[in-house]
Amino acid sequence: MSQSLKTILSLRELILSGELKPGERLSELAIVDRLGVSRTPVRTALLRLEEEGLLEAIPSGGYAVRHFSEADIFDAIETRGTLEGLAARLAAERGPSPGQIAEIRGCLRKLDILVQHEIATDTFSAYVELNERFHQLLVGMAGSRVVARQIERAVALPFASPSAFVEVQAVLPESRAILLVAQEQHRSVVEAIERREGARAEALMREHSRVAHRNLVMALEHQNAHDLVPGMALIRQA
Amino acid sequence: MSQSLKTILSLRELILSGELKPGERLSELAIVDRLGVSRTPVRTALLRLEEEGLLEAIPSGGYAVRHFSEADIFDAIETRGTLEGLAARLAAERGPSPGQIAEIRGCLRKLDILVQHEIATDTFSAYVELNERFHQLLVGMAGSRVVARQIERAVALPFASPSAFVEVQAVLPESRAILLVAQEQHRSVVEAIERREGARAEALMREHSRVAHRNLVMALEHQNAHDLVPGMALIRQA
DNA sequence: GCACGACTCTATGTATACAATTGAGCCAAC
DNA sequence: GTTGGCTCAATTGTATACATAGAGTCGTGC
Repeated sequence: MSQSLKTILSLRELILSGELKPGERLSELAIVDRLGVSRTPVRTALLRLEEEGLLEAIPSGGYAVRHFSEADIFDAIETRGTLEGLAARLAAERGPSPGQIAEIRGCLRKLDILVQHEIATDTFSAYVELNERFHQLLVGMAGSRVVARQIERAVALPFASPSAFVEVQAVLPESRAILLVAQEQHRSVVEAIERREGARAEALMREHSRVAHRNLVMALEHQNAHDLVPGMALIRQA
Repeated sequence: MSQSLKTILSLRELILSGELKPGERLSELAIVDRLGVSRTPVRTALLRLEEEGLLEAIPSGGYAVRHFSEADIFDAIETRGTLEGLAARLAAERGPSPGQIAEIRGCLRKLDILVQHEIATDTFSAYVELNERFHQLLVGMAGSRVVARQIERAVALPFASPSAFVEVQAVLPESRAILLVAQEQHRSVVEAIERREGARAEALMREHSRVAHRNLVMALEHQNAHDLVPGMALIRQA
């Protein structure tokens, strides 16, 4: 592994874990001392993490850990939903290949099996993985590099990812109901795409992202769910 | 001006002008020789231009000039329209401040005056400027850092900008009609936002972006319009 | 004659020395 | 007492030397 990649991963971990606090300025030399790499890969990592949205550039030079409000998270989820809605509509309008349809149907079936049973802690990671895969396949079905790239950027923020708040559900009583609703939306959007119903596919993906809105609100209410949200350390209460 | 910024601007110019051809690999040392800066700012510039979408990383290291198909441009415009639609909807739902409304109305009025008369070559730059300003104000009215940032990235591609194809209109007979339609859309979207009509505002901004679609098609048909499109050198015919 | 391997050369990845700018702290003058 | 400016330190911006990996070519062996 390259030193740059190592630095990116280490810094990201430090930021998301809250060890580096929002607003805190990052000195290149301090990182050099901490991680044992030279300034060059550190600079590369800082550039990348700023692009990713975890850091913000200070006008006079250097970077600080970015902080987010509850509204920012809401908007990030809404943005992802909007772009995934665009992807779903394009997929419906353009008509994906039989191979792509078979693939996403297979993914849907595996999710069905998982959701049928009560989901335990150990099967949750399997759910997260399949859920991510579903969203990736859907984006792929739009058949557009440009759209895919834009969505990649939108989900780079840890709490904007399709699976960001899934783990929160594990500790909530409404867990099972939410999963069933989400899975129904998965099924419906695939159906809409197959039938070339663009508007329906778009509306469904938008609404689907709002499951995350709801989970966010619940996570903020339940103190014991806080730790389960990735990047919760970056959230500053208004 | 910093060496990094100088390098970014120079490289961008070289790419957009077509001096560096799509698919061409960029050697750091070659750029050093060409621009007279050291490798460090060159590396910074390459990272930034990759983020911007003008370059793509080569798996084995280094960067190459990215090339785009007509479909890529279409998708980039559609993506911008979708995100600007989101911004317009949020602006309508949240209700912008009186100051923001006054500002965008002022912008609208200036555009009205400009559009009333036949637009000559020298007033075109004023139109482009006001048009950019209108779009920026609209994004600002959504009141979301996250959405604004995402839109910034979407319009970074030269042909995705709201003003990308405006200059094309200068050489087209339909020019005036298109400008009048675009201005009507500007007016309507502001009205919709003021009335808190979110769905209407969103639909209008989406449709507004499709003016660029039309201009793209016309630009591709008319050979003499080619040079007026920024980044046309990056387009590879399928 | 073809294919495989080794070697060389060139490219990027990394480390570090040096330059320049910003920001803070202190002193002095009004 | 406050404000202005100056100096010094610390941090980022820049240049460059060195390490390393990859690609291309030449030679040899089958």
